[in-house]
Amino acid sequence: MDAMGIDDPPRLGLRERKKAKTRAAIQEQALRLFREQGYEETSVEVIAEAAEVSPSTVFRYFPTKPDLVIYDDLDDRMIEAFRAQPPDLTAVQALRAAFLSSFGGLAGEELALQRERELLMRSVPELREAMLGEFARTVRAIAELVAERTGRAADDDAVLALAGAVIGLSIAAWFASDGDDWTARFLERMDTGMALLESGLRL
Amino acid sequence: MDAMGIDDPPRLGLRERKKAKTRAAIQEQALRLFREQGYEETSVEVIAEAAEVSPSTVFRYFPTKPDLVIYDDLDDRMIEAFRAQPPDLTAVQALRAAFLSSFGGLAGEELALQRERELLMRSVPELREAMLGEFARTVRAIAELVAERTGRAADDDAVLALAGAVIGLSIAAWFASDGDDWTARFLERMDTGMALLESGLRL
DNA sequence: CTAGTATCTGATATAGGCTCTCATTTGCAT
DNA sequence: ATGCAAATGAGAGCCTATATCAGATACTAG
Repeated sequence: MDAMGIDDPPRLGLRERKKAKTRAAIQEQALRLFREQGYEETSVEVIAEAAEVSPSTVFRYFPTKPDLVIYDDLDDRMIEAFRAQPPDLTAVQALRAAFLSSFGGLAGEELALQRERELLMRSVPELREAMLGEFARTVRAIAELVAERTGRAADDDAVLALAGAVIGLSIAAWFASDGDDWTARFLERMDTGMALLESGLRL
Repeated sequence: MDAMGIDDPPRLGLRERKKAKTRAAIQEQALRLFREQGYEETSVEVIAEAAEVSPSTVFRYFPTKPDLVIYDDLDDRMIEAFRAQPPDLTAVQALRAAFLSSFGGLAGEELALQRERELLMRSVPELREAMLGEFARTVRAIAELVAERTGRAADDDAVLALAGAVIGLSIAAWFASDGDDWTARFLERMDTGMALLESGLRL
């Protein structure tokens, strides 16, 4: 099932796997129902029924309804990719590379899922706001990464400015891009945007 | 009840004034109760009671509970200030000036109200997300203003990057600043951040 | 001044999100 | 196998939010 890390706890029992499975099942059914009959039109009760659990259980795994769509591990992957960048790159360059490698390396299956989530998050106001909340949390994460790399403090003005600007870039690119080639346009906008951040936005 | 305003706008009927009064009363009571006993701890029903209206009426004026705190006209003032900037400034310089003049020119009474709202929006997750939704909407507004000033398209990559970066800056500064001199720190961070946007973020 | 009209208001009913508690079941270790 | 800890299901209950409908209130025309 899973390769054991060196000090990977042997305590990864059946229980944990069952939890992961239940969690995945709930989210999968939720996304399917959202796609088929809309987000607001789908009650948590119906989702629970489809996933063959009780409503209580749904809320135990996903504290709020938006979480059914929002939950994501892309951030973790990007953090990993960022740390893996060679140290001679500037912070912005490392961010660009990390961004491209983590977003570009999406398999077909996974990409379709992302697109589905993206569509929901853009069209349903409630989800849009929840996602922005995630973004805000990400600012801190990026600031810490950049601080770590540059040796500056995490609340340094320039570090914060960079982290904020990158997040803002993604917000703008997220809502501006459109149509079938959304992913491509989004990546493109992010990349050119980050380049502009480094060279200076002189308009 | 109230003396006839001799130079009151003639076409502003009694009905309209009553509406504005009710609206103000509701919001005022809401903010007071939120301050005294917390946001989540205050139900809309209690607010309605304090403002001497029915719960239905509260929701008629403020469609959602967060709206009781979020409503704001600072954006409009900033747009006005931006348009008033001399055309020889760069877009970023004009933004900096507009920002300073609209935020710096807050009266004592108004400033206190803003601080109260700011505190709520930072501490209550629900309000934080609602505010971020406002921010996202603002991206488009800024992009259009910058486009208008520079003669570029509103969906131009650089224009979007600038608008997004500025919003991201404000998100970062909003959550990073802290303590008593919050307003001052916030303004300071925004100003240095925008300067960095123009000169380039080379870390 | 009166009657008619539009709008605002309040009461009620309802749905659905979300929290909490408690009893039961299930996985896990000795 | 047995005791412990965790996960689950069932249900009650609160609150936000919406829709409807009847009654009250301000505007307007005659």
